[in-house]
Amino acid sequence: MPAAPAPATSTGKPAGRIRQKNEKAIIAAAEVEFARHGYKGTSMNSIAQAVGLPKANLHYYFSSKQGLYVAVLNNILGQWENALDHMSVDDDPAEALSRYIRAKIEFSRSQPLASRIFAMEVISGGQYLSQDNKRDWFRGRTAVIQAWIDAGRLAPVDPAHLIFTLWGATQHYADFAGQICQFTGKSALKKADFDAAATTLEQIILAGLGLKPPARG
Amino acid sequence: MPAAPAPATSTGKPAGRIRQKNEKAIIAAAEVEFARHGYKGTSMNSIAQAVGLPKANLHYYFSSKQGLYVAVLNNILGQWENALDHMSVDDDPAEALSRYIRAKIEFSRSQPLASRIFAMEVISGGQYLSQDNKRDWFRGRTAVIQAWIDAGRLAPVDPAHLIFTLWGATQHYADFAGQICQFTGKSALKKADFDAAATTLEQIILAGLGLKPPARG
DNA sequence: GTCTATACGTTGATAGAC
DNA sequence: GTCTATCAACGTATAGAC
Repeated sequence: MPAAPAPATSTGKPAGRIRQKNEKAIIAAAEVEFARHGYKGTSMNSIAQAVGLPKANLHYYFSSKQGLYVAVLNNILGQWENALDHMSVDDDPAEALSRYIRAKIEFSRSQPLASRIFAMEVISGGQYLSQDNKRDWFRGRTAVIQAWIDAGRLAPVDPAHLIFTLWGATQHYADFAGQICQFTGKSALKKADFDAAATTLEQIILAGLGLKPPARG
Repeated sequence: MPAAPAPATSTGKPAGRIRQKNEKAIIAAAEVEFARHGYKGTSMNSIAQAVGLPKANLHYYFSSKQGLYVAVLNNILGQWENALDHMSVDDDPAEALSRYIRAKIEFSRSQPLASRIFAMEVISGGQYLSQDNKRDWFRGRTAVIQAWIDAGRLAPVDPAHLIFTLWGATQHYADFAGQICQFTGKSALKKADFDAAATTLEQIILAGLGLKPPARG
């Protein structure tokens, strides 16, 4: 009886210990470089130097620069799905929206590189993002909000634009952190700054939708 | 008595009719290319082809690729200052904020390329943006909002984060237009979509700040 | 699996005739 | 002012010894 096949990696090749470790290290280094210089602006050479390997090794683990970039993008999307989006019709609107805002701001704080790569990719046309079932996912979100409105639990607003408002406002703290620092004179945004952002945004959005803020522990 | 010197151009050279016309055409073509492919991803060759000139001519009018890029950025910033930011303490808060939201959304609609170039530049570190007196400008904006709050004309929120919320939410409709289209299944955002966005955002923000929407003609 | 050397294309920029 | 021809540098990717 043959052994079960090893789990496939992003390159489709079987995953030994060494391969797994090196792929992870390369993706991590690539994420930093892509976030700072964009896809075109990043060279395989700079990634190789950052991870401490000859650049030929990168081509051994990832067939091409584009393949490595797509692996980085998929890695980001995986983190996204784990961290967000657990709103359901049965939830209390105020509490669910508050949780969403805080989770998204926390993501901007803890994973700013991921947010920036994703932003640049979308701005550049998103040709490397698989669109899969994104539309269904979006329809599900708007349906939840619309159900709240229909039940009189939320002021009547356009659900799609509410989502885009939340998205844009929270994403801003990752993508434009540099500009925010310049404007406010800070050298870097700290946890307290993100907490203040979440609190202000929660305050405005909830009041704007006719909701009272949930009790918090 | 000597004639008045010709107005200086972005290259610092005197401006003849031909030069003025060609520089304008080159900047316009460069804006399209930079918005789609980023700074590094854009080649002088592609800009030259788009504007219908040999690429050597681009180097005749702009000393370098970087010089052309900075000229494009400055051109964008000029448009920005003309279109926005006329809030004053004497204004009615609801009306001033409503005007700001609609002007910013309208800018996302009419000048999406400018918004995208600016966004990518900020995400990439903003090394080509002169920071000038940006901090003073920002302090002025927050001061106006704080004055409204102190006078009891606005719910007490953090002025800085209110500005960032407005910024992020409105900018989103330019930078992430592609993603919005994918999610909503539209092929392109039309004026009605931007109007709906502005209306929803105005509704949420004003209610969120304890304001009633101003009468509109 | 690892690494050196190298092939080959593209890029930004310039020289110099017109 | 305009344009063709060209250069040097850097990019991705691969060949092949270890």
